[in-house]
Amino acid sequence: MQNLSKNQQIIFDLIDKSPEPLKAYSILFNVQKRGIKAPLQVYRALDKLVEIGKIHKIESRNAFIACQNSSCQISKATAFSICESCEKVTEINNSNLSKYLTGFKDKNGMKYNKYNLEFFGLCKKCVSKKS
Amino acid sequence: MQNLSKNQQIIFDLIDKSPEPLKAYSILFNVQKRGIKAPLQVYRALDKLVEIGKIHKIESRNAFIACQNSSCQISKATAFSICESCEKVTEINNSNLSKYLTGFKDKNGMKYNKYNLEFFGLCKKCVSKKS
DNA sequence: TACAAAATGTTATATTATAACAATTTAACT
DNA sequence: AGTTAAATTGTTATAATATAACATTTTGTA
Ligand SMILES: [Zn+2]
Ligand SMILES: [Zn+2]
Ligand SMILES: [Zn+2]
Ligand SMILES: [Zn+2]
Repeated sequence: MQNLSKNQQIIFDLIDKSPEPLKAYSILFNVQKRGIKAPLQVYRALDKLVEIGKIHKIESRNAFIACQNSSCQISKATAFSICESCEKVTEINNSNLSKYLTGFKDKNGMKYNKYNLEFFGLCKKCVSKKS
Repeated sequence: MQNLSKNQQIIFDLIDKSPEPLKAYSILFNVQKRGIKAPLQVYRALDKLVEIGKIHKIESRNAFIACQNSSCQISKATAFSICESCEKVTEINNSNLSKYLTGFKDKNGMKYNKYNLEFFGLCKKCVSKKS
């Protein structure tokens, strides 16, 4: 478990304390006062943080959240729930699900080493608002 | 089952006959000879085609493929296998998987009405190349 | 200290996607 | 056929997301 570099730490801290997924340019804006001035500095840190599993990219939103699953140090099996109304994103930590998907074999014989799953719906809060 | 408009048909035909996912600007380039000149014309057709389930967006690639599953008219339960070497993408049609995921309930009580799953690995061809 | 790997800094540019507004076509209803 | 609303199209401009290329600095390690 390596330590984070300066830029990586700054950007991880920001994402980790955010209650919602952050987009790259929103991150850039927020860390400019800390000396990170260019998009590439942000993207490089994001790439590394994703690679080591400290954050995940929510592909459908082009946004990043801190890993909420302590055992998920390498991002090879990720699942999220996304509220289509308030955009709240939660990482799903369900061993039944991860076992099922990790063991899944398609009929084409391809063996998978990674997956990403995104569920969409309405969170409890938003469901009750609409009823 | 509505008919497609002119632009929608042109763009669907292109995607449908492509052996690989197509990106929006690659589509634009390819349909310019047919009178579609602006990105927005492409994106609007793509949006509609996704909405009615004729094509799917591969989120991790920002690319689009025709639905390979005749029963998948509304894109609410999609799963794909993606080769990380040759980038071949296949839509997975597995009733066991779709049943499992459609019925999946998280402990937070959120009920999902849609999901997208992307598996990554090496296709048979690419596995044998490397061995 | 010397070396290699990783990280940083910087400018420019590529790629993906939407805003805003006007005009035209299509479909449904008198 | 005439009226109307919805969907689609056309067009220009711009926003948002992401990478290329190159030089320099820092870090870990022999
Ligand atoms: Zn995680
Ligand atoms: Zn919500
Ligand atoms: Zn499909
Ligand atoms: Zn392959």
